[in-house]
Amino acid sequence: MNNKKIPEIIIGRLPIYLRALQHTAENGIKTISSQELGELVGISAAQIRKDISQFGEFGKQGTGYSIEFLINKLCEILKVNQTWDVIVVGAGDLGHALAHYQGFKDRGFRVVAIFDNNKNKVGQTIGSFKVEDAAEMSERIRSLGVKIAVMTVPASAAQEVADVLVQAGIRSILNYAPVNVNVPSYVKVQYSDPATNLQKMTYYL
Amino acid sequence: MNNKKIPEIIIGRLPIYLRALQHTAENGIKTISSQELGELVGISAAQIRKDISQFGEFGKQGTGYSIEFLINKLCEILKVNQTWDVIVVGAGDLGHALAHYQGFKDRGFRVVAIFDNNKNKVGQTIGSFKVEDAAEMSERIRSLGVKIAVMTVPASAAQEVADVLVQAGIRSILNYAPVNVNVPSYVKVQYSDPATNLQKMTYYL
DNA sequence: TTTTGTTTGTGTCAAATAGCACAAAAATAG
DNA sequence: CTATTTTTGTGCTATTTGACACAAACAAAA
Repeated sequence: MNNKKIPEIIIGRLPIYLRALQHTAENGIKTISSQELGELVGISAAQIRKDISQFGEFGKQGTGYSIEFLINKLCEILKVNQTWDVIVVGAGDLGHALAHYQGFKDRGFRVVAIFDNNKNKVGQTIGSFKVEDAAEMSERIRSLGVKIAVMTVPASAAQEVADVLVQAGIRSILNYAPVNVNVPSYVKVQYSDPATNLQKMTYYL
Repeated sequence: MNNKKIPEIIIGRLPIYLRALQHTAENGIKTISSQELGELVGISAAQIRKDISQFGEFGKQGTGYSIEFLINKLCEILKVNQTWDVIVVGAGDLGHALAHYQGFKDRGFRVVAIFDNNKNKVGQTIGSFKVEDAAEMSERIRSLGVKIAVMTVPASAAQEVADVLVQAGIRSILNYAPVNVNVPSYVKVQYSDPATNLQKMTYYL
């Protein structure tokens, strides 16, 4: 096991491995080689071995990796061997969709509240919860102890919302708004603007 | 202007620059320096200059870049100086949300159809269009000449759907399904699984 | 037991990416 | 007109990332 800092690019690949492993595990397979995993995720076997070896010697020569063991290790490393509470900010269509997205379950996340500043939306029922007033968001985040937020707000509101989130103790933001936000270095932001994602591909058309 | 192949990592940053520039242009500002743009997007000025210079000498010493000019150039490079038709596959919550996502407008994209294989959903109205039968998807893609698809289908269906899309002529896929898909090298896939995006951040909590 | 085959973990090298720094160009000020 | 300031484009260098290849470990077969 290596104690030096792990590059972010490696951390970013671990969820991909984890996803493929969990999928494979459902088919009752017990072990997997770096070669096989590589074919599943489109990454070279050597790359996968090196990535995994940053955290320990989890494989066995001649056999490969125990899928169950590796899943446990990856969950532990990524801290998803627990369920994280998540809030959604912005009760538009995308916010609605993410608020009752079934894919968070079993992947370590659970949406606990959704907020909007539009008084017409506040109080509306979305699945099992009601849209809460954004004005009370900060207090709610603190009392719930939430560390993760999903932002589905207009670009014009994103920075202001991000500031409130950070102030309230949020440490990870998944941002669907089409704008960069400025946050302290201890807060992570993942950008997921649909239009930007499409624009990354049109160059190749 | 450099004629050698542009690395994908640079292409991936261009939409970020474009987005910030368009936002800045709305405030009536005419020129911007690499320094200023860098602060907006959180990327070093040198990096931005080098990225942009791959495509030509668009700036002017002492002044910076004409925002309007640079926007036009970036749109041209990214081929978003036109509107691309897009289809959405999977009429779940996420499919719904993306089908009438307003953010595609003015960014080079327009959703023209949404498909699902669930007979109960087929025929339902979503915004201005009806959910179409996935069985007719291939034919519709061909007759519409669509090159870009957004997939919001269950993991179990993703590979099968991707195969149909590729067969029908789709060249870019924005994939929200939590699974890797295998496509020929001439087809681009961008992954945007919400849970995976969150898992990339929990390591740092 | 011995041999053959498989697969990991990692040292070494190669390639890709990013940072630095500065000449040259343009703008501005004196 | 000259000096100063600003800012680009880029050559050079450093760092990061990825590929290769192989000894060592283990499994399986003979």
